[in-house]
Amino acid sequence: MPIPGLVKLAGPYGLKVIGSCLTCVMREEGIFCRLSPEALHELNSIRRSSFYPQGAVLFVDGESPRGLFILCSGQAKLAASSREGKAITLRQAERGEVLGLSSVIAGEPYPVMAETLVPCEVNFIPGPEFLRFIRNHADVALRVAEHLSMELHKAWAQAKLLALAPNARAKLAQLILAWGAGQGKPAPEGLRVPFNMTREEIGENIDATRETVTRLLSDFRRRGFIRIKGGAILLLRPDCLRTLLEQD
Amino acid sequence: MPIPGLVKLAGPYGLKVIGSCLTCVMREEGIFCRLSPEALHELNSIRRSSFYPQGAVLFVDGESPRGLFILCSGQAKLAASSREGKAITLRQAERGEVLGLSSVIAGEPYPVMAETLVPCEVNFIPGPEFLRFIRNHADVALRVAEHLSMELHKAWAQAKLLALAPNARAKLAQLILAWGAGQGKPAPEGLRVPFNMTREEIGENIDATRETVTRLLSDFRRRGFIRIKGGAILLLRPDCLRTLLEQD
DNA sequence: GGCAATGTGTGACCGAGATCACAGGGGCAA
DNA sequence: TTGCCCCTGTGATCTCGGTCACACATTGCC
Repeated sequence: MPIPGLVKLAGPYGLKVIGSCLTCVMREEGIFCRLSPEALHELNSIRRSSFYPQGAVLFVDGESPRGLFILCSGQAKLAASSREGKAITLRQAERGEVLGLSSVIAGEPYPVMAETLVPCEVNFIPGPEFLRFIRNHADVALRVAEHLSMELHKAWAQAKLLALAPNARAKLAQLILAWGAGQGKPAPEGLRVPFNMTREEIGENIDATRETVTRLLSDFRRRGFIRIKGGAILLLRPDCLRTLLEQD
Repeated sequence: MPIPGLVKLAGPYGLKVIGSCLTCVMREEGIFCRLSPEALHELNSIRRSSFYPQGAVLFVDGESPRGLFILCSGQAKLAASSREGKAITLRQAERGEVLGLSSVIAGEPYPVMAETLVPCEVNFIPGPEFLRFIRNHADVALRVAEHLSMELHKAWAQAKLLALAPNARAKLAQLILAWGAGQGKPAPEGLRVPFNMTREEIGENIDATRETVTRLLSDFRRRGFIRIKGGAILLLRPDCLRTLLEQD
């Protein structure tokens, strides 16, 4: 039986539990984390913490907006799919980001679906309570606007990636370079990026099939631009990848 | 010589001048129009009205965010282009919408460029003044969040249109249906939609070339789905267009 | 009038990438 | 071990739509 008030250290799926917004280590990074003490207290009181395994669906396309989801730890993707089964991922969300925010604000159905990519700790906030919260705290509304601006810019970046790139090779190069810029760590031979997506998932990011992703990655490897070794991808020649972005 | 305080009725480019937020006929529709009287007064004092001809560029991709532009009348497009000259329009903005808002909020360069499609009356608000304004008026921040949510949903819809449609035919059908839903007026034979884009501009909306747009429109016309007569397009069989969305 | 600029229609060709088919190969549980 | 499932690699083929080329219409301007 859990002792009330005591924060457990090991949660489901082997996650380290964060538990409270007040003691969260993420407080520097997350958009909703840097708030005034009162706002943070109120936020902490209306949030409901839960844990999801990999592959859990937080909400689906077309569902009316129950509320929003704060990704305290883990990763998730926002995706859409056509009726014929073609799927595309519109954005990857990292910890600290908020999912479903725009739908709650606009009062419209979620336009995309959200799915966890790894085990995640998620805080759920019901829509009506969040709207009440935001109306009471002017600083929160501005934070919300900032987060939505970031989301909008990422959405446009994705649309530009999809439509403006001359071919699939450029799209894949750009994706890999973005990984490098985002989470790459310097290594003796180049940038090292953790890498655990399947070719199919990569394809859903750049609107290409599994087979072409396979062929292009082999091509990059053959040309010495990258090296792939279980769980990580090594960017040996980011400069060469960059030249692929524009040339046909 | 203009008489001070007297609102002119005919402006440049044959536009009817709106002139003041307080007397604007748009006050029902625009996001920034339904505000408290004090907020509206302050907004009216920091805005600067100007008029642009067709094809004027309000800001370009990569420019640091001087401020935001309220589209009082007219239409504009948000577009991006690659260095090789390929262009794509990401969104059409109608009167009442705000351009550049997300960049001012986020303090990041405009990620797209904005260009007027017809002569427009535009209110410019410098970024710093707008940020001061928004911090003083909690209700405005919420409006901003609502507008950004709308923009985000439209951006995702555009990305889905581009990536999920099985072919160019489906993309064009979807675009035409969207026109019909947005600004179509019932006519004896079907929905009548004003239509003054070139095939090339249509192509930039659906990521296709001028030639394929020509071929597809001819195809739709031959099959009796639409009729095109100078300045308007008549949707004769929207149901048939809808069947094209999914089938290959 | 001529003439340039711009938008449109159409055919011929071709190439990137989707699709289909099949062969490994690694992890995992029974 | 066997079997199953999922991921991966690779060849053969097909097809949509891009590219090129050219004819024609319309408009506006000198």
